[in-house]
Amino acid sequence: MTRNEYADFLLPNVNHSKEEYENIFKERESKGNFVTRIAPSPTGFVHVGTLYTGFVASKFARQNNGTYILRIEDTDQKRLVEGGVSEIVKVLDDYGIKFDEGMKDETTSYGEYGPYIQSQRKDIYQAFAKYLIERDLAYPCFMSEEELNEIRSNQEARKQRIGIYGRYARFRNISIEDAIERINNGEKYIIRLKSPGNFDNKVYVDDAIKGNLEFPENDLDIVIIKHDGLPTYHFAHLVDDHLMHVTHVIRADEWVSSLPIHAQLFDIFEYERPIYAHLSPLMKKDGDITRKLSKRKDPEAAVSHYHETGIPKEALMIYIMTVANSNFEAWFDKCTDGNFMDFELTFDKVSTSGALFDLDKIINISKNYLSKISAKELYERTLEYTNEYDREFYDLLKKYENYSINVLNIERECERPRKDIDSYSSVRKEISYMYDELFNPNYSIKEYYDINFLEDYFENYYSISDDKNTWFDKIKECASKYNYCANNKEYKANPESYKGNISHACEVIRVCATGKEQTPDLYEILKLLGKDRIKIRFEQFKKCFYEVNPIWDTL
RNA sequence: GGCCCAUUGGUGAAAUGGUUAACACAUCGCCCUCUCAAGGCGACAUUCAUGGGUUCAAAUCCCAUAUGGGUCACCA
Repeated sequence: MTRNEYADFLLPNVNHSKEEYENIFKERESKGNFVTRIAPSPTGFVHVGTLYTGFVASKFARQNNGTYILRIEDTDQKRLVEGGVSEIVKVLDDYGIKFDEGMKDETTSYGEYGPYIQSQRKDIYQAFAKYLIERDLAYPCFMSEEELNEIRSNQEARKQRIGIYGRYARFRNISIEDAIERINNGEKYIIRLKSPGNFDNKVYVDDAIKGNLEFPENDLDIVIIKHDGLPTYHFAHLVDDHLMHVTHVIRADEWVSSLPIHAQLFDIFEYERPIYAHLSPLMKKDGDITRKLSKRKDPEAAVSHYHETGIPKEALMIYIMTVANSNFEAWFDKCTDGNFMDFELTFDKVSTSGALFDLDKIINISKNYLSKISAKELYERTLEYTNEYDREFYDLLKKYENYSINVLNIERECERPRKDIDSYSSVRKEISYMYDELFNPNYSIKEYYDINFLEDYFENYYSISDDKNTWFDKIKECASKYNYCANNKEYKANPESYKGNISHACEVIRVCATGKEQTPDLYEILKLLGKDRIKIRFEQFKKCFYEVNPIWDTL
């Protein structure tokens, strides 16, 4: 049997040859100068790390007028989750990451270099594997799981390098006849690379982020085709990235250690190696230890977490930008139009050590972002959020649309807008007292609260048509009658001779009208509440006040 | 254990051999203000993991050590 027949025997039913595939997928005529991709697995969970890498890759593709591909890596059939592809597509799209080629949902795709889902590329991988077998650069391996485990524990015990190499590669030189016999006897096999590497030689890779990296050559006979006929990551990386003419492989740090394997694979096929850029992982401080943000342990590792907590997408993206390039922040401070996407990312500014994922910083970015959008926009987005997570509040927002927008507009369109709202979920907490349906005050009546002052003020002084200065002057005037000192310096000099100062007087009004000691601008609030509602709230306050001070009038 | 990478304050970091180690977040203080949220001002690394070296000069270059991280699957 010739080697070609042998390859056919090991991998039957392969429709095309490697050369045929190479001819089908010619280089792109346009936008081929910078081709990159993201290759997630559809496990039903989108990690912020995926968003991070995906975003960085998309940004570089866009900056270079290149091509960005979404390829789905579903070669591990055990981990697949139904709807996983659509989930990835939806999340990335939500966050503004657009593709030129790739999967659209579970089954459909667009682009000329597909299929873009690995399970449908089986024939292609096998064609490439056959090429290797024909050249005696790959072989069938019949070792059982038990045998593999045994080798590993032996190596561990003897403090040797772990893996299938040298004398551990038991089937490396199996004869064609022997292999055929075993297969005819029903023995299971996988295909291993017959690594031409030597551990004593060096291989060099110039990573766009990490710089010059030096490794021992790979001498591991890695698996290239698994039992189910699908490739391992390494082999798929070679085949897909070559056939899709990917020029830049931007991926997570965890792949750095596989670089000798990848370099070797490209070298064997005499393909030009892509430029690699390895992004350091996002970290998390867990007690005393620092570790990668973990899907299982950290809720904030899921992109969905930010959706659920109402962090604006833009805020997350701005944060991701600051992690990607630390000079982004200074640039963004000066950026007047808020188009953070205009920033030009560079590889040499990407940190080489993993950054702790900083939730405080995200909150800070979020509140700054939310302070700059219009009340109308905040309203729309909060509506969208509450529609999903807080129907009660959603109904109120819907019912009082204009009023709600006005409430959200308090201290907004000005030079120094309010920054109390840090997420869509915090809107309710910050403005709920403006809705009678949610107004449920738990007054704590202080000794300097004067019900007569309040009554007098609302009856005889407050007018909704006053401008702000007049309004404040009137408070001072009325408060003075009840021994609240209108002049702060005087008050500070002699606090014991007054009931309080003007701040205390305002506090009484504020607590009565809102049930809270701290709110935004009182003037605006009273105006939006209107006289009738203020009156009702006053009566409610009065009742409570007399429960605490039954003999107030006689004091 | 092997291989690879990293190490500047609580956090993200700037600095690319040359004055008092930028800036931002967090924290704390003061000021302003009708209270908050802000904003302004200030504090917070006597020193860049440690030890050696090179140099007139080191956070920056070299060596060693320590610590942390990644990886060593028929997972990606």
